[in-house]
Amino acid sequence: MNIKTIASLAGVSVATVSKIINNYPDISEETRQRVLKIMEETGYRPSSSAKTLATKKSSLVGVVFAGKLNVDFSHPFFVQVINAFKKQIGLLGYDLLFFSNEKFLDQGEDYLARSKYFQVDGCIIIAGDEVESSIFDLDASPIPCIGIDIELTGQSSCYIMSDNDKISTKVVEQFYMNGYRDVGFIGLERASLVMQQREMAFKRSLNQFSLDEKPEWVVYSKDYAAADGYEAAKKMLACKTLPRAVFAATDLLAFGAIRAFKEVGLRIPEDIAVAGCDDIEACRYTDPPLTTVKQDTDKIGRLAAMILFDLMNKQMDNRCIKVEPELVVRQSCGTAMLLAQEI
Amino acid sequence: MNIKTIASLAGVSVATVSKIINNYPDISEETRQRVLKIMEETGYRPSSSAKTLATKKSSLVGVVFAGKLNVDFSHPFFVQVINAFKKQIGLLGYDLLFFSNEKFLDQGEDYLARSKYFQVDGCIIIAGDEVESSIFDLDASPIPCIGIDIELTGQSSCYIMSDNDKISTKVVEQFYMNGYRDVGFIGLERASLVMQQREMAFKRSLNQFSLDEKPEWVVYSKDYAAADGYEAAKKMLACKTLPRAVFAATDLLAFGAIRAFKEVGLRIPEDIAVAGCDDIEACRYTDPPLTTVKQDTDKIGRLAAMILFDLMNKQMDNRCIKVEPELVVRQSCGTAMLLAQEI
DNA sequence: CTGAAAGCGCTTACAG
DNA sequence: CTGAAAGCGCTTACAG
Repeated sequence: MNIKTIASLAGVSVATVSKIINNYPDISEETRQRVLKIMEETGYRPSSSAKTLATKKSSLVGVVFAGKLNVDFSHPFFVQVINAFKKQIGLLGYDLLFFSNEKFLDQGEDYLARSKYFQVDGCIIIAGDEVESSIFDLDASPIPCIGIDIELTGQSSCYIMSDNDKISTKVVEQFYMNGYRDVGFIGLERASLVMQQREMAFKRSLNQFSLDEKPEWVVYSKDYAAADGYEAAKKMLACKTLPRAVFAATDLLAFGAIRAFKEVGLRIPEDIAVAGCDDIEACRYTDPPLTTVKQDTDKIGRLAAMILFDLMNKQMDNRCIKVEPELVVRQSCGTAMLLAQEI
Repeated sequence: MNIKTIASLAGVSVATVSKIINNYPDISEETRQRVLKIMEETGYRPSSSAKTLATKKSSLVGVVFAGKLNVDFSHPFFVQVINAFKKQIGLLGYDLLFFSNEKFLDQGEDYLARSKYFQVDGCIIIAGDEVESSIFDLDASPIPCIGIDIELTGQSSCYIMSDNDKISTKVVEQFYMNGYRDVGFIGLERASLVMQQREMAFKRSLNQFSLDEKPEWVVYSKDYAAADGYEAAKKMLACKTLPRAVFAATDLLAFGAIRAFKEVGLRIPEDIAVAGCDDIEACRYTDPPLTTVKQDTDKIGRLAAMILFDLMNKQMDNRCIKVEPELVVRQSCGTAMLLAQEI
């Protein structure tokens, strides 16, 4: 069942059928209805490949998980972003193609080749750490790209991320308002762009509130798991004096730290306050529930779709969009009331 | 840059280039090397659409989120399954196409039309509850389909799910071994196939261990959130006598139930044991950590890929594969030691 | 071992 | 308002 069959069934040319499929205006209403009816009856569906071949546009957006994350897209942040992105880009008429890196990476191929092969109209690039260089070939190509948590500099690229400066500022501010003055930080040894930003902003914020930055209160975890946060917190516990509040760069690290603190008899938040970042589901169920910063994944995903759409359909300059994060206050960081008596 | 350019650059015909691309054996090694070199130098990439148009095979697998879940693919279970599936099917040379239901569902289109449009070689159908009927048109078509948590009956379909009978049996068995005799259940009002299976198996298991099935100890929650589990548990608390152990059909429901029980001063697991199902990340961080049943999402995903591959490449009968779940024992269900004294 | 040519199912100037 | 025809970039019998 192809366009030719429909044409002959309707007694018109294939050109006419094509115009009807694509909503061209210069077709008589009568012909249009007749052809539409036949398409309906026969259950005819045009073929994407033929259309793509003829037009060079596929209505497909490639999804690229860059860096270590390409082995696993189970991180809630990325799933939420992709989810929002998918909805919005779907509304705009695009479908999503997830590249299977498994096979083609072995063969020394790259994302650009893959994108060309499928003639995707654009790509969304989601970054973890240790981003492979082939990502930047894609970025540099004429294929429109929108980056999430990765700095893209291509002519037809934009990128978007949470305002990581504000993430740290909001946490430090909250600690400060609740009366904490001695504040520590748990970061990551091999820090991605995002993690670096959080750490730098943390230090700036301390400065802003005239809080001391004690080097021994800034410790690093080996990896992202709660167990790594646990180990990092133990290094902190080895110091002569302890901070009264700790900001962990991710929720999982915070969970690990809480466990380490509790083990030595510290109460949270009475003895030491803890805040994380990400607002993963588990924050609500820990003891105590974890104060954290929630990234606006919905807005990031939807904005990414709109910007990519513009990149694909009109000229647009390379730029970076920052999205406002939101502090989610739970019991792990205390309250001003609670602390008033102790200060 | 197309196959014609490569051919003329190499001084051979396009047919020869095509054969080299597709690893046909009947090409002289010398020609092969010369053409390969030119493809390398020019960075030539064949076009998927032209290939698909000519061969009717796209090397694409469509991903369909059926039922209510199509608005949101943030459930950890499905993400994990898709993750494992993607890796395995990627190894086999296929890429994943996520249909954007948002737009085409409005226009009264369906999954089958969508699959034909893209000429996907097969589909993976992942089900939530309230599966729309158009799924079954896809199932009935000649397009190979593998279902996850959904019963597919098409000639070229198979389906796969956890052995839900065993999920309930393992929980009841654990309760029994830890000395609990009065066991309740929190299910879902609008139960999907999977939820129905868990409930029925729960009742069978009680029977198997000669435990009483008290109707008032089986309560239903309105939806999937922890808050719904909380409400359901309150209904249970309104009974004259309470069960000593409760199996909630999902972890989130269990979290809600734990909160309800704690609120009235019950200790977990000393006064009442609780078990959930899914093993979401938060189970490790609750107080107490939650005993639950973990579905083998990795095996489900990988098996799904292998079976779909077989469906796409050779004759195969419709059948259902069940995957063994695993009980994850944590503190919320007590231990035999702990209870010995009380019995 | 290699090539000429038809065909896959569309779109798009262009002519009428 | 409608149609004939070239073209998109591949594959595949078939002939040599």
